[in-house]
Amino acid sequence: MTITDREKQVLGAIIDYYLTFGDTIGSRTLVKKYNIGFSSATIRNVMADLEDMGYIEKTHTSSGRVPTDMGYKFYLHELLKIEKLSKAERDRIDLAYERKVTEIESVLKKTSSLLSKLTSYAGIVIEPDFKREKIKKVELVHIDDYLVMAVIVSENMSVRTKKLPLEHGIARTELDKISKEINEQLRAGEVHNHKQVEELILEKANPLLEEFEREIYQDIQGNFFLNNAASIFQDKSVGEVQETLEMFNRKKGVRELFESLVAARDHNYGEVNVAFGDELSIPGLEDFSFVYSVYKMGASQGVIGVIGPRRMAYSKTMGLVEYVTREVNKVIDEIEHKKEK
Amino acid sequence: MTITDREKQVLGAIIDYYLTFGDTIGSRTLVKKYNIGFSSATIRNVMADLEDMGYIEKTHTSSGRVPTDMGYKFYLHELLKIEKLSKAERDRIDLAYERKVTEIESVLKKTSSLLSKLTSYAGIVIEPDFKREKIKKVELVHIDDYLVMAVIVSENMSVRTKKLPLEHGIARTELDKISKEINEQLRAGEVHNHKQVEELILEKANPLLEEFEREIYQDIQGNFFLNNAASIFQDKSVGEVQETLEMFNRKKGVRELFESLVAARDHNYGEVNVAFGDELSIPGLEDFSFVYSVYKMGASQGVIGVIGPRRMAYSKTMGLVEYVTREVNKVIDEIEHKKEK
DNA sequence: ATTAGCACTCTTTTAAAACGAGTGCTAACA
DNA sequence: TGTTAGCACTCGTTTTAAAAGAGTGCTAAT
Repeated sequence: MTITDREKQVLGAIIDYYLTFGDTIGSRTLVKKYNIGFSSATIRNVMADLEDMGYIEKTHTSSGRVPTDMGYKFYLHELLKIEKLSKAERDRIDLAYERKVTEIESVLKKTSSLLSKLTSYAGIVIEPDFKREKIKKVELVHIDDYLVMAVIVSENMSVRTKKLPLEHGIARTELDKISKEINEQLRAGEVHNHKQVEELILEKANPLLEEFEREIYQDIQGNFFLNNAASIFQDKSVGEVQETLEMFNRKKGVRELFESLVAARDHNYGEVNVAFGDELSIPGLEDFSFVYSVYKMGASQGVIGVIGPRRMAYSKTMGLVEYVTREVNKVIDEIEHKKEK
Repeated sequence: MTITDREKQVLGAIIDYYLTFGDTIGSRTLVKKYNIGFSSATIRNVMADLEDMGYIEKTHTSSGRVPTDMGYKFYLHELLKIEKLSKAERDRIDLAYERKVTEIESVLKKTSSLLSKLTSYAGIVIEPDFKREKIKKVELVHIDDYLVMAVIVSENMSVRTKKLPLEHGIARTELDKISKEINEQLRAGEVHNHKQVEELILEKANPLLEEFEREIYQDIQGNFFLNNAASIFQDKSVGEVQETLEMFNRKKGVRELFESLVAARDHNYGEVNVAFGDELSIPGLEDFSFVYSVYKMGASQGVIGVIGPRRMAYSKTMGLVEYVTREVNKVIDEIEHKKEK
């Protein structure tokens, strides 16, 4: 049951109309607005066929048609052409990345902000999993005998801080010693990742650290940068989106959700994807669409994308995400090379 | 033009009704629901008088009455009795502060959270102005040659961190030297507050620090802790409150606004106040009410309060804020005493 | 001083009618 | 045989009208 060119044309028109006005369209209007060389009656027949095939649907008996998820997907994969950015747009983006940056975090933060500004939707950038990153060094800063601030620096220059209240006091000299020992082991390559450092600190400083186990493990995790989230919820009430926003605020869970999304498909680096409907299983985001691509950094990977309404300028947005991801990859490469030399 | 007891009674009833149902009430209903020993016609006359005096108003020609801001204020100052908390409630609060804490920040954070939980409104606690606090010590942590993390500890154990990107590299030993010098001057009592330390770092490390001036001054400022802000905006749309929430998120400006509020009146420590209407000049918060009290800490002062709808259980809320403030002051005293010995 | 009574006002609710955009089907047409 | 005009029918939205409710202010009587 293959779809004919005429059917494609009609489906395209229905989706175009839906994307623009968010509304159903009937045969008569469709014929008038999109210069189809046939009468409304003919188009009615075509529409009936498209409906049978599951690409479009009615909202009630005598309404016009809107695309179904299936129709939408067909559109995204078969009909849509990703729009290349104009020179001016590319320049604007290039400019944003021009200023030299030494640490990855600012780049990602900036990227998120850039995406949200350029699309007026929510930009989200997920850091590569920090826990998997190699730890470069750990500084334990002595605030007073009962409070330590751990500054953890990973290979990619991400820096995390965490206040650690102590059960029993510790003198500065003692703390410095522990700090030095840990860093020696790091330098010697005996320990690498976050998990190991954590265990090490536990071993060294225990039973000094109160609640250490629970706290450090939960808080110091791969971060993500979300910009302009409010934009996409514009006309929903605060009560409705409270739960979703809280989830984003807690930062907990979001990572997992996006990661499982990414894991669910084969992703080529740099390729732009769209997830929506049942694929985007984040509570409160069912009505939205996620345009994203996966970038790599060292051993792990992150996500760059835009969360916007289901009806969005996909062609444009996808082109943007594609280009921005390419830029970010370039910058990351630069940082990594600089590190090597 | 003094107000009679009967008028007080009627005004009280109108406000009570408004507080509960948020609606106008007419003479007939008022007589029935609040057993006033007079007929509706009499009450109509009383109401007309109250309206003349400016305590109540109509929403349209033939509606019932609601209190005006003036009526509300009269109620708060003259009619309302602050409700003492029950033993159970006091116990619950005491419990929250029982666990020993060494640093002020957690106490304030907890207080904000506690207030929001107990009232189901937004709890807000503003730290004493950090910039005015004495700095105890500064640690400059060497991340790499181009990135320094400043850890600034104030007398009250507040800890601020700030990443400082460097224009030109600096070696670890060099940085340690600067760090040591600064701390020596701190210990010697040559420099005290934030502003001075800032200038000192500038002098020592300039022109190393890029954008230092702008950044540190803006970011490292007295913080505030806001909990459950979404609750009060429940049924407004995200678009409407976006600006307000952004203001809170930027953290910029909020302090000033609340400070000017506090400065505008004489406040006795521990006394509970209510601000609303033209007194609460924070954009987006016009329709809300702020129940708060001022606490002191060292030389500066902070605010503990609840932002809730104008129609709230004032009696209860004020009792709560009063009690919680007392508890916080106790804890602060403990921390300060501990420091001295 | 209080109160019953009444004409009047303004908002909210309910009901009915009219409108508009669309559909599916049938019969005619090139 | 694919295309089209025509028409009865549907269903959501808008408009209009009427009715109901809750109150008020004023007057005259208690």
